Amino acid sequence: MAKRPADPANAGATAARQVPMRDFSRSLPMSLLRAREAVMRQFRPSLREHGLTEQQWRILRALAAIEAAEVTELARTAFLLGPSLSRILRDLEARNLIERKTAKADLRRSMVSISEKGVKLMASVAPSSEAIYSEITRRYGARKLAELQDMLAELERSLAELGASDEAIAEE
Amino acid sequence: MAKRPADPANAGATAARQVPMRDFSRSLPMSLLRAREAVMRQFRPSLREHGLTEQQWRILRALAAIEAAEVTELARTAFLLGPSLSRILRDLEARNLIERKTAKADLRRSMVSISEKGVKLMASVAPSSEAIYSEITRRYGARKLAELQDMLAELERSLAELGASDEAIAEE
DNA sequence: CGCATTCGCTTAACATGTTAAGTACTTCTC
DNA sequence: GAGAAGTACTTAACATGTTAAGCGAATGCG
Repeated sequence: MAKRPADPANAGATAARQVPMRDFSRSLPMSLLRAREAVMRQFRPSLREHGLTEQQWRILRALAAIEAAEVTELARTAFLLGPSLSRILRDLEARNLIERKTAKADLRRSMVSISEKGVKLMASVAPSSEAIYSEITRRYGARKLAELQDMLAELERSLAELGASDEAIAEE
Repeated sequence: MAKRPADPANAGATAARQVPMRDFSRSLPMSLLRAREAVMRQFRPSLREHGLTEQQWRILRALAAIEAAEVTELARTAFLLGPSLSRILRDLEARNLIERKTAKADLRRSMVSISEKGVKLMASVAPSSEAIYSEITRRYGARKLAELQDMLAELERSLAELGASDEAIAEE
């Protein structure tokens, strides 16, 4: 047990029982985390069977949809940070699932595209992946799912302009 | 089941444009990931200023609310896997933010509690954290936020019974 | 042209996510 | 009451998240 300071105004452990900060399990980040985990738990086994991690799968999907892209663009699409993407691309390239070639106009940029082998791998994973998604949709309800996505999108929008660093350093 | 089996010869990057899987950015895992990131982006700077990571903060909050807990219980509450928690507790203990003592009844178990110093640290972080949460609530709308949480909770429930294990029987 | 600055990407370093294996202790069973 | 089986936690190993620094290639400007 923590011996606690007799200062209730501090919202320390003492106050925690009586005036808990928002119930921990109801905090928005936790709700989102748990929901996402519940969803991903469905997909991971299938991906794993095909030797793919969640992030690798995201990258392949993104590439299949846009044909070819620069690394930065791909990072934005697959929602990965540069360093993570850099590592994963190295591995995917070693496995011949993607191809890279530097742009002629700008030697800093490299264009990434999915390979023949990558396409085949995707084709082998997609059915199971779609089936899982369908089952999720069926259980939760298609309409409700769409509504949820809308609400999540609006949440993003609501927070978009709130500075990414501490306090708005308005950058225009 | 495959709604539309992809023809490898035809499902290359080119075909992907005509028959994309669900628009990537609208997939549920991506929506949840982006929404959560949008939220956490607000909190991270403040936590970082106090030398805490998101997970460490989760643990402290959980401990403050329940006084003392076994490691396994704490893992469930803070939604962390055992190995992650084990490492973090080691670090938090080294920083004297938590205390550990093995239970007398069962020497395998150890009871974890927040320390005096941990309580003070929480007290110094909480105001800013609450302020951020309030701002998020204000922007998004309290009612809408509650509704979102409910929908997320139901999503969890919907998927709860879907096996976390098998699902991959297609192997023979 | 010369050169500081910016840009695109990678590497580095550390913390966590994830799965598997290990360790120490408990309980069950005969 | 000794071994088998289970439990609580930790370690290990690898992949990713996250921030900072590095590097080569453009770009801006004198």
